[in-house]
Amino acid sequence: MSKDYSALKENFIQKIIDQDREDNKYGGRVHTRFPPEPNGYIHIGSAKAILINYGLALANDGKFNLRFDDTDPTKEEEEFVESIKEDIKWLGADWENRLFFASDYFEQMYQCAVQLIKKDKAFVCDLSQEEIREYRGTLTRPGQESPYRNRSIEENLDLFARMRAGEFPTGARVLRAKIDMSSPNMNMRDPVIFRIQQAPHFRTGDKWVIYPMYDYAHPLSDAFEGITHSLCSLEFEDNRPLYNWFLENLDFSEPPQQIEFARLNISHTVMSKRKLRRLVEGGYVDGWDDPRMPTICGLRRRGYTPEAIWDFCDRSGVAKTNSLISIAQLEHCIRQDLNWRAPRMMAVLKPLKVIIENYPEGKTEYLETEINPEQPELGHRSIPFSRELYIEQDDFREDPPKKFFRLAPGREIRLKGAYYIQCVDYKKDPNTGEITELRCTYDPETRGGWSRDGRKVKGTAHWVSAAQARPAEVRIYNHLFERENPEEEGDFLDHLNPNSLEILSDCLVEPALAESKPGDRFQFLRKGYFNRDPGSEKLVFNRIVSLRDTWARMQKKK
RNA sequence: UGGGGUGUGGCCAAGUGGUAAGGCAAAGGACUUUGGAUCCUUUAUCCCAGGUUCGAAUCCUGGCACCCCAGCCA
Repeated sequence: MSKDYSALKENFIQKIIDQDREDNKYGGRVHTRFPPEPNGYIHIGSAKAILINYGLALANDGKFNLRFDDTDPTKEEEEFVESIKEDIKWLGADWENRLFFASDYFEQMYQCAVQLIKKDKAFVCDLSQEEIREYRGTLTRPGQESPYRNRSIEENLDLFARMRAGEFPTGARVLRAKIDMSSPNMNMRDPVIFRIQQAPHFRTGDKWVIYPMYDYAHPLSDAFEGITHSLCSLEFEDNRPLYNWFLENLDFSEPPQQIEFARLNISHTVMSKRKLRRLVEGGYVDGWDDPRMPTICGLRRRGYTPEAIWDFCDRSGVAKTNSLISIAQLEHCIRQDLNWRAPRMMAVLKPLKVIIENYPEGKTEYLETEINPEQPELGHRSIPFSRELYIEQDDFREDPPKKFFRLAPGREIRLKGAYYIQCVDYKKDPNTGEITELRCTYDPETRGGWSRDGRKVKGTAHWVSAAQARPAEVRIYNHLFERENPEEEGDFLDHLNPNSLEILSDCLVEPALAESKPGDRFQFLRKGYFNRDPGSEKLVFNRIVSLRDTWARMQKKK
């Protein structure tokens, strides 16, 4: 099943596009872009932005660009452009041959700034950073005009050229737009366009010592690329008048339009790069690709599929309301995807030895069981059965509560794909009270798990044959934060879930799993979906997500 | 106390004057060689208060709540 990336749920941006096409705006063209800053790893929130931009382009016969917004040389690195490209490719968005960098436009941006100066729309300001802040005023008080605001055009041109030539140190002067210091919109109070930064850029080297600001670089980059619909998140709403101001004053004929939508927030995790960085640098997780991280590389290592991520992003909708989507929604998407695609396997996470007393010693037989009941055409696999087995500790109770359908003294259950077994005795550690071994009998008439006399059995357990089972490590991942919204109160780190990772090192898995490859995904019967950890030599499986567990839920309620 | 946004069930989200889609979660039931999957069933008058209208979540007026903005970050 391949995902149709162009089948986006209806949303308000598509409606704007519909209207634009009806009006023949942009000649009916639709051209979007994803503009990451290469200063970190992208996360599932970015994936949603990618889905919307790419999906809207596909759905409207349009084009989609990838453009790195690399206008701050002090924060950006080549390493990040590679990882971001890799993640976007993995997600399945295709920018074809349209990979761009804002830094490719530095010269054009410079020339546009010269135009603004010539139109008396920009000036070089010598105020210090602190002074600029003071002159800017406050939210409720208008700002004051810079004393340098009325320099002559000639002087501005000269100074700006010398800024570019490197005559002044970092921070000495800036180029500012000449707009309105009393605007109620802070962004319009003569914003900075270019600043001096005597620092090498990872792509342009030391060619430039002045760098454009986002507010200036973004609309121009969009315009240069012929972007029609420039989508961004809500916090840029106040920047839109400025976005438009630059395009108007530079006389672009078909200016792109900025449209804002709410960014994605998911419960029990954090999404800002700053916070993710703190998690990594503080050692709270094992790197950017820790399977608990909401980064794309983290989700990939965890075992998430691109299809499930797309599905989730699409279901969460495109709107303007700030929202916090339940992580259960994400988990639902991956369960649904993996239910039909993941082969079934048996793995005993917390083994309890079972001896089948009436089964011949030294005998091994091979039984058949389905690879995936959702896809019967895949056929069967064979699994070894013998006198000595392991089942899950949880599947036996010395003193079973009501509605417990599993093994208990005297009870009979089915071993999946094998036989009915009945517990006739058990051994217990006298000191700890721990059950150490079960003695059972099997009914040879129930081979395959069917009884001839039609007697029913309530429970079916997964199991593994002792001699052929392979040892493995299983890592159980849980929500990274205990709180639904970790940023709601105090420091988000205070709400970390101490049990977000539980390592089970004595697991026993069916032998076929030894042949699995890193990254392979399986359903471990009755336990959940797991993927072979790509970063480990040994047999290590990450739990992607548990199965829905109504028994556990019933227990919890009590 | 300035400006920009947003308010529909526990969480998302359609709806744009004609009598509240859908998904997730939750609950009940059926079925089941995964207590999985599947299948039924159940759950809101739309932030509040007025007003217009035969009729309003949708229009008007006035409130209230929450989010964003004072980087030479994006």
